[in-house]
This record gives sequence, C-alpha cells and structure tokens, in this order.
Amino acid sequence: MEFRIDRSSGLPAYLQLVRQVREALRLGWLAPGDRLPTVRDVVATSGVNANTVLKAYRELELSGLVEARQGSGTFIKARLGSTDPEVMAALRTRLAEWVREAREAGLDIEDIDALVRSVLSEGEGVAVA
Amino acid sequence: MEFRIDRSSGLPAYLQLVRQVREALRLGWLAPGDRLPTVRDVVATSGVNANTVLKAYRELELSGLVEARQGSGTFIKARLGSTDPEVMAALRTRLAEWVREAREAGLDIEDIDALVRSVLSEGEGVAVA
DNA sequence: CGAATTGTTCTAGTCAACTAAGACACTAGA
DNA sequence: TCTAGTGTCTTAGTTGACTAGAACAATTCG
Repeated sequence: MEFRIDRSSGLPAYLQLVRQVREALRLGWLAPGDRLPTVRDVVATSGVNANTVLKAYRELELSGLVEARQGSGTFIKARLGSTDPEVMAALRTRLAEWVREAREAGLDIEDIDALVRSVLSEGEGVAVA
Repeated sequence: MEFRIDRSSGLPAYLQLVRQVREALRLGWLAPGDRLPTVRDVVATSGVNANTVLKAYRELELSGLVEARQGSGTFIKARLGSTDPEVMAALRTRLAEWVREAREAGLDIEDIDALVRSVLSEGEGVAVA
C-alpha cells in the first residue's frame, strides 16, 4: 500500500491517510493480517510528519480497523465493505464503461465528478461533502 | 441556490461553498447573471461566519466566475463546464441506473464512493483527493 | 433625500492541523 | 545479548480556518 497526499485538496493529510486505508479495505486491496506501511516509511514517501501519520493510524485503531503493535508494525484487524468481489468487479467494469463514454462526450474530470456527486446526493439525505 | 455545510467532513467551510457553486455551474443550475445568496443569507441559513462566506466569494471572484457588486449582490459572471445539457442529462440517467444496481447488489454509499474514486483515479495521474 | 440592503474591512481571539527534533518502549532477528 | 526496526510520547512552535462584533461603503428604491 502506497499513500498519496494531495496538499492542494484542502483535506487534512491525516484524513487523506485514513480515507485511503478505508477505501483500500472496501475494495479488497487490504485484508486482516496485512501490514500497513511503517510510520517512518510514510514519512519518507509522502513527506508528512510522523505525528500526522500517527494521528491517522490512531484514528483507524479507534474505529477498530487496525491494530498497532509496538516494535513490529500496524496491522489490519477487520474487514470493511459488504460485498462479493465478483459483483464488485462486474460493477466496476460497467462504471468504467460509463466513464469512458462520458469522457468521449467531452466531459472533463470535474464535470464527471460534479455529475457523480449530484446523483449520489439524490438518493441520500446527506451529501458526499 | 442553497448551501449545505457538512461540519464533519473535514473540508473547510469556505471550500465547501466554493465547490458547491462550481458544481452548480457545471451542472447548469447556475448561469451568468444569476445572483448568489447574500452573504447575510448564507450566514443565517448555514451558520458560518460572514468572513468565511466572504472568503469563498472572493475566491470565486479571483477565478473569474462571479462578480461582487457592493450594494446589490454577487453575480455569476462566466460559464463552467463544457457540455451540452442534453448529453449531460442522458449520462446522468445512465449513471443513476448504475447506482441503483449497485445499491441493489448490496453496496452502501461508502462502497460506491470508493469504487467511483478508484475508477476515476485510474484514467488520471491525479486522484480526486 | 433617506432608509434598507448589500459587500467589505477591521480587530481580536480560539482552535485544529501540522511541523521539528528528540527521546523512549517494545519486538524480532542475527 | 545486542541491534535494528517499530510504535509512541514530549515539547515547542507556525500556520490556516473560523468566530465575534462592530463599523464602513456602495447601491437601490420609495
């Protein structure tokens, strides 16, 4: 697992880390037993401070998703995401088709993003923020 | 136009305002000449401070999207978004179908969000953050 | 003109996010 | 046992986001 911090997004770095772990869990890229990158690794690769990484990992631990073992690393503890990998893959393929068509129709990433957020916030009372 | 601020999202309030205006522009909900809600309106309805609203409006003005006229209001100045409304509507319908199927397959909002972000970040070098 | 409405500025302060550098505590492996 | 690698804590400081309340400036309209 490799983290990518976007300094210009406005979203706090530690929340970007948390989100990326949660997403990886939902997509099945991470499973119980897997080890997250070392605090010092993340510091070296993404440029954030150790305390920032720690804050992210601690938040993940508080929500029961990971377990930190002093001296050996931080490990995935629980699963997240409800769904069968095959169903997920099928949905992914169809979504990718839709995105391709949208791009061919002239939409840029921000157009697509606006559209997606708009559709997603219809079914729910709460936006994706 | 009505703003909704999500205090728990981590994203600064003024950026949420900016984003919502930009999205409304991309979706065609706002067009040149339209007036944005009064600073005092936004303060009253969304609970943020006047300076925060001002910061958002100023940022929109700097990017050339709106024009603030003291005494009368803040007005949309330019268009945003490349696309034909009809094409947009068609894409929207098909996306809504996909979302419906995803939900029926058992995915919750966060699953869907993770999938979308994952697919979108494939085609591009940069994530949606 | 005069009053209401709007954007704007100012001062002052609080809080969260982040950084820096160092030290400590525990674990695994040679 | 020793050493390297790991998570963790401490202290100190900077910056940005946000709030509060008040005042000022320009416009609109009766």
